[in-house]
Amino acid sequence: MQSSLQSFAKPRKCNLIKQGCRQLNDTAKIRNITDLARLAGVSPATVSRALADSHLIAKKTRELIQGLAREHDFKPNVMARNFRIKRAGAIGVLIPLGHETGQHISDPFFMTLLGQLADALTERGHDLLLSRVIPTDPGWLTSVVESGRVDGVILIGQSDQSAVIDRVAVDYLPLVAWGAHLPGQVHCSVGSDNHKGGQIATRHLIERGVKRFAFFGDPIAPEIAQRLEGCRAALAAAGRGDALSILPAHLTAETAHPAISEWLAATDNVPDGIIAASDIIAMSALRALSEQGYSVPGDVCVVGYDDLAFANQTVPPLTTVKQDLVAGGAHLVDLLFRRIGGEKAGSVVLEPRLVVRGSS
Amino acid sequence: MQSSLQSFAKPRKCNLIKQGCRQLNDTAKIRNITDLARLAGVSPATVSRALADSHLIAKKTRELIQGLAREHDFKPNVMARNFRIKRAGAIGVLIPLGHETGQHISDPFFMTLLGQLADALTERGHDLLLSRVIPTDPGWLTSVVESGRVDGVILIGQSDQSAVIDRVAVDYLPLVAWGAHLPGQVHCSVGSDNHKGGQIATRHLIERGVKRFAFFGDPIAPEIAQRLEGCRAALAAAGRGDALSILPAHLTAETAHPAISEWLAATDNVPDGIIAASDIIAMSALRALSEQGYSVPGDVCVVGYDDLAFANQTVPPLTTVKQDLVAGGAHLVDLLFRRIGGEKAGSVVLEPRLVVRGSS
DNA sequence: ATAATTGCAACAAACGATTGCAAGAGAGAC
DNA sequence: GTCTCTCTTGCAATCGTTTGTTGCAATTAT
Repeated sequence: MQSSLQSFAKPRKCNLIKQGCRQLNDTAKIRNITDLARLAGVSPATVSRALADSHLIAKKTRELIQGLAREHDFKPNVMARNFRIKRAGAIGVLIPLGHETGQHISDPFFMTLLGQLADALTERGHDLLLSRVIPTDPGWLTSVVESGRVDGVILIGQSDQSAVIDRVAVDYLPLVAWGAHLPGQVHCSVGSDNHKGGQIATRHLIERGVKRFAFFGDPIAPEIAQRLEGCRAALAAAGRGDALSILPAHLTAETAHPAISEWLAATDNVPDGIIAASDIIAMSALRALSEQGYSVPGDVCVVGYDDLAFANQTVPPLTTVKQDLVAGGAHLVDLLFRRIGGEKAGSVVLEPRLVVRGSS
Repeated sequence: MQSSLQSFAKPRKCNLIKQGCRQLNDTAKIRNITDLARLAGVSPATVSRALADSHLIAKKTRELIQGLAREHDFKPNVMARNFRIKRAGAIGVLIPLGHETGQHISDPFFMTLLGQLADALTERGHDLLLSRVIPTDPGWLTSVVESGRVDGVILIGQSDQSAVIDRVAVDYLPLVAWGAHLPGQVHCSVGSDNHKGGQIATRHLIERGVKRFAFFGDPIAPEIAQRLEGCRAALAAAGRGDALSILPAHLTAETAHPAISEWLAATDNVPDGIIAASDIIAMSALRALSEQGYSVPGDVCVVGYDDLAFANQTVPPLTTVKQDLVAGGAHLVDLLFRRIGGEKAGSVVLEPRLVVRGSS
């Protein structure tokens, strides 16, 4: 019936419209490009090109087809397109923190960065495929990379997996990580200068007249280790290298407070200045100190790290080292797409900035 | 060349292994099931079935092929599979909050729920496609639903879009939302009993001897409106219907504190009991009160809503109405998959629970 | 020995788009 | 009136799987 209609039609253009209204009933749902082609009286190839706004197709025809598509609100099947084109249309965002390390994903830090990434990726026409991964499984990274479901991967934090990441990064370009930049690392990373961050936090406390320093945070994560190093460097420079004690526990929102309380109670020479490896830890410290009768900043000064949204909502508001997550997110996405494009773009180190508030 | 090799081969089985070692060089990368089929000396169809562990294939053959696949660590192309099968293998998780409403996505509430969802979905073999959506664009929901990139949609919060959601839900089954259950609503939702939550928070304050009540939160969101209603109901039941004032602002982590400070300063009869629509708001209230010289709970009692991880980290720790997000996330995913299966599963209302801490 | 049954594997047709190539129409030049 | 040359469009192959149908051995029943 289709062919009979076309057989008597005079060639092209002039009959497009006539056919358009006649073919089947207009109420029939347009499910694919072929249906639309039939409706418009052209070939599927033409529809494909017309919807892509290709100059190979006459403007008149293009507009006719686009109009028809709009009218029937038809959108070409994304999966088929991606399959043919060999692109996934999505970027994997991995948070390498397992169940057993606590509810770490609820950390507002991740959410803040995630929001930025969601926006930046959408802007580039990509979806965000979120995965929590448990780094204990050795194939956690390759399984995502080789799944073919993503065009690239953004890691939020390297955890203690820098070696694994490097191994993958050797022959998988579109991979960037938030976190520390380690000397000799293969993979591309974006993060603040943790060493410097630790330094400026410590120098600030030195200026405030602090005598006994404490660092709260687990140096197994490279960024934390670097902050601790910066802290040590600042103390050494001030000739106070011996004045630092460390609480090297892995501190999450849930575990930080009891750990800190206990530590404070067990320590006979309580510090008068605390450098926390994150705002979450700092916040717990504020509370533990208040509970044990210390005043902040009277008895103890506290400096956090991150400058999350809640940092100026604590009592007292938290002095902290700000990481610019907005810029960070933008850089991550920018680098990733440059690498998807084949460019071997390098790491970015952001400048940390001290934000002085009431806790010091 | 392939056919010439096969032409002299004696039928089946006996020659599988011989061929396997001969065909091409073993180092050649296996890119698809056809490559693997050639290597194993069988047809692509057999490989497909073997990898799916179909009983149509002899156990021997299956094991041979699976072994070969493992050896060359070959995994069938997910995109092609999904395309053929007509499933996306991903669930869209939408957070209907725009840029202009502030950095709301950084709300720890979302992250907590998101973590649960990520786990539950992964467990069911699906990915999580995260999207922030700006509800001002009228097609925000249909565009995702009809994109074909997701098998279902989970909305985190209905915002003020209940009508839009209902319209889509009429003929799109696999859609569930976190939030309020409104009378007569079409779409399927999971949320706590907000009315009851508001009630128990208020009753608690009444028991604490509060005389002048205030509610902080914007009732434009249905769940907040229900909490406010519950609050009113409790007051009316106690014969104190006139004792409530309201700060109906849309309060985010950033905007809450200034708004509350201003309100407190401008109110001549400051309340001695505050019901906050979220923990975030409650936290800001704690700080604003402390700054203006009120003691909590001495002068003013504060009750929050959600019981997020940080609620017991505030100073003083926050009394709040707990929403069980772990159960909530599990329900969302469970309902969604039942609906994907065609079942017309209904809404779930969770029981809220008062957690009494230091702020009241 | 022949016929009926079962068990395995191959063939080929989808799924819905994109794209290189070829071919037809119309314009302009000779 | 024929020959180019450009501008549009159609044809058909292709991406990598899955799956209904068919066909060939091997097994069992007659």
